[in-house]
Amino acid sequence: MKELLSAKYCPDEIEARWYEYWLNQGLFKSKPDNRKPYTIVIPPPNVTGVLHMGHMLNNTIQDILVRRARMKGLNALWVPGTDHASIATEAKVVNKLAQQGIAKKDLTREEFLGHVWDWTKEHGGIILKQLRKLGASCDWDRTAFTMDEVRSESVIKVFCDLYDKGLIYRGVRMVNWDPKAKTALSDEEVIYKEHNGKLYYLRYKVEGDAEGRYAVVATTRPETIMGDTAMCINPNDPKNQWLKGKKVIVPLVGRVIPVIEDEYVDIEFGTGCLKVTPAHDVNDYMLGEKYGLETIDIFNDDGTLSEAAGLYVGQDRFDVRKAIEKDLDAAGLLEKTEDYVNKVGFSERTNVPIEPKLSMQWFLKMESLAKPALEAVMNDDIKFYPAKYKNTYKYWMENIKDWCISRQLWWGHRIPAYYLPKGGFVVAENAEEALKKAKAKVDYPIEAKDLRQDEDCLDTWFSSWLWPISLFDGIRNPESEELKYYYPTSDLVTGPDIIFFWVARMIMAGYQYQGKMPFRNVYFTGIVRDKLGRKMSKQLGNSPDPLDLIAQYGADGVRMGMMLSAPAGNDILFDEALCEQGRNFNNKIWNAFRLVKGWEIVDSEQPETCKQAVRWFGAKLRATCNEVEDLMSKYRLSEALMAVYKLFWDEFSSWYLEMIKPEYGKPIDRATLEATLQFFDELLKQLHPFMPFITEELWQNLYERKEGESIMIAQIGDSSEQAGDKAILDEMEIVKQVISGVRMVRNKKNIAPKKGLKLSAIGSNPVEKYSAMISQLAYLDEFTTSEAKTNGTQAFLVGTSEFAVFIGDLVDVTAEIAKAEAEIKRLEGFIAGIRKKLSNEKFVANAPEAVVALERKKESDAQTKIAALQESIKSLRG
RNA sequence: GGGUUUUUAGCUCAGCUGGUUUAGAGCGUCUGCCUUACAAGCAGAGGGUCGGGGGUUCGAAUCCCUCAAAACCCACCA
Repeated sequence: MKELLSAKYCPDEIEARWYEYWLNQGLFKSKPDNRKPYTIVIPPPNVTGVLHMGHMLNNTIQDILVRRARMKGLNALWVPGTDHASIATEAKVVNKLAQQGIAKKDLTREEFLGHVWDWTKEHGGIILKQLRKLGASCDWDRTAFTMDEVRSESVIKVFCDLYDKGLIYRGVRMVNWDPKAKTALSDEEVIYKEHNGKLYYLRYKVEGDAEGRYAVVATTRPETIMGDTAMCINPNDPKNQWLKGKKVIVPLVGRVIPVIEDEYVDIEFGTGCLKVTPAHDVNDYMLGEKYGLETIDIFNDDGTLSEAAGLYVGQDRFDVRKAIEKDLDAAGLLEKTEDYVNKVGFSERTNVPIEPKLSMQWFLKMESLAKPALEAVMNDDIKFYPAKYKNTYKYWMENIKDWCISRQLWWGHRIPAYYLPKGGFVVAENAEEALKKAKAKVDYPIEAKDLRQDEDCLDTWFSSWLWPISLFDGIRNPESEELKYYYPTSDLVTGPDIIFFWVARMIMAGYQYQGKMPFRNVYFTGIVRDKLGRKMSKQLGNSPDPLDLIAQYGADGVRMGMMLSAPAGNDILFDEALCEQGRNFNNKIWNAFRLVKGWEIVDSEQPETCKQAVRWFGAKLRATCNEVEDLMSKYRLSEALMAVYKLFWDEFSSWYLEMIKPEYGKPIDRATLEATLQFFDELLKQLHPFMPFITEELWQNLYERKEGESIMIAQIGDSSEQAGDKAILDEMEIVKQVISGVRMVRNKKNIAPKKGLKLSAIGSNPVEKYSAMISQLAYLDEFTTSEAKTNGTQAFLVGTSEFAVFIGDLVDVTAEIAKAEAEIKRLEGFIAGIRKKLSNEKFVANAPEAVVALERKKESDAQTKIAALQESIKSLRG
């Protein structure tokens, strides 16, 4: 035996070394050639983010797909990059500056952006570095950023183009206002959560009512009464008929407002009276428009009360809610309060309650964009895995609303609209162009300094929706060779939570700007949860640090841990035990390698057993490779991994290697060793996409390799079924069962594993030609065929064939008889069931012949077994 | 309030258009083994009647209805 490697696989040094090698050899790089392309664009993580378990899952999947594509002869490209994430990043920097005592409002736009760029350069790309630890095979030379030059220019160009097409407009609308970030948000950025609040019943005095009566209004937001400009009742509400045509007085405020009538009001809710605050509620706004009501905006941008409120000016909206409750109560204007659960919208980014607010924003008309994008998915030009998300997608696309694309932020792509000194604006790609357009538009002299660019930025997703095109510079340069080659991309791997934010919009942009889909398949991953099913979160502290996990189990171990329980679209319940399983598997592979490479070679004739084993494992390998290919084509990655796992561990290690293993210290014949090395080579290739590092390490040491060679670019071979594969696979299953049968007898009777035994096939021996192999693996001294069983044997059945092990007086006659009788009873019940079926004329008449024939075979097999068992009982009683 | 999905061994899941021996896998469990590749291992075993009920059918985990539980998505109910 040659020198031994360590009995355990140690990943750390190996992983770093091979990743370096792959980089140095340029193996992640791709450029267009005459091969078929395979392309993935990364869902760009936040530029200042750090790796979490969701990224691990998502990027492991992408890496598996891209590595396998590479090994199948495709020109595989995985493009990495990061997203500027305007709200999140700006919020982080604002906080950081605040800690240093710097307020954003005291900085100029340029100064502030200087701080954000510094922050971005300092923290940016950490996450991409972390991805390398995972083994991600991205073409790093192509690393892009949504705010780099190419992407920025693309965004502006698209904005101008859509504006010119009349798809972008500016207008005052009710938008979702984030008072912390002080910006508008799109509907998708609002998360509704249950909120335990109160329902306040407020008294609105009826003007001029002789009896001094009140109209009572139920509201969850008493602090908005300063903005009330009407009260609304349902004209069909019998209990409020008396209010028709009246005016009421807003409590505390004293403003007189009309009572209007609209069927929108729910008669059953509260008192049937609704306060109308057009500036601060979407529905009230709708009523306001309909009845021409005044709008009073009582809030400042930060959620404090404005001068317009008249009362509580400068106080925060939630403080005011408490204060006004007290004051109303003191004034006798609060009838009662009730506990009440309602849904409140929260900002996705800052997690503060959003405030519906009227403001001037930019919008993109979506209807025409949505049409081709909806069709593409519904007719499966673009396939979703799992397909259930087609429904979700369809519903959203059919009810799509215009997209609010402006954000009151500085960090992002500044809206290329330039306001003219005397009103109006022009939209242009840059200031120069803007000036030209402005000069053409107005009849007064105008200079560059007279133009004022819009202060706002574009929604981050307005850059990400172009990602599959802009990565290949296809917006600025639609004829780009790169674009033509790599676009449409192949697979997109992302979470279902951003199906509207991102996936749907990329599809729309794809058809708008390329007339083609951006990707052919979308694989939706699940959410990574802990093993109790809870979402991983910082608050709960239940999210492991991915880099710690890698340090502990190795990248390959963690990748496998993630993949073992990650069917597409299902949430994955992450358990470190799975990483442990992954690590153990690495170790198994490692040790199999140690065994195989430890043998000395001799040029002797190949033993029959080895010939048979090689023949069989070749067939098994081909069959499993085909199975894996099938599973991969259906994106059933965890099942594909499991198939290879079992192939390596059970079939290759536990069966094949035991079959060919020479006695301790003895050499192996050349033919067998060479076949085994080739099997190992193929196994490593099948495993490589899942576990890139260990497979490279072992592949490099399996044979002499030249500098520059790598398993990464080794090609997965042909695994077409060969003549006779099926037969030998079937035969070997019987062989295995015979061996297991003998081992079971040993176990039951406490016979040492290597104590020689005598086995005899009763009647005939279906596996006679494998006698040597069976004898070797079952440690038999003798394997014969005999007419009938003799005393002192323990029998077992494989199919309908019976085998008997000689164990002398170890036989427990009573127990054996009882066992045989129980089995006979079971079989009799089984036969009874079959006979019932077979005697049913309708069954025989209707069921396909094959099914009927099968039932007959079951019946006769069971009878054969019963006969054998009865024979056994007889001989036991002897 | 709508919509989608899920409910199969202790756990996590397969089981596609109903019919290859009264259901499979991995992990865990139990038993026996430190057998010179691997105790992060080897050999073997036990374990569910397919959420409940009803129906269709010669035949259902698989189709239909219903009830129950859970998850997610969408929606302006103050």
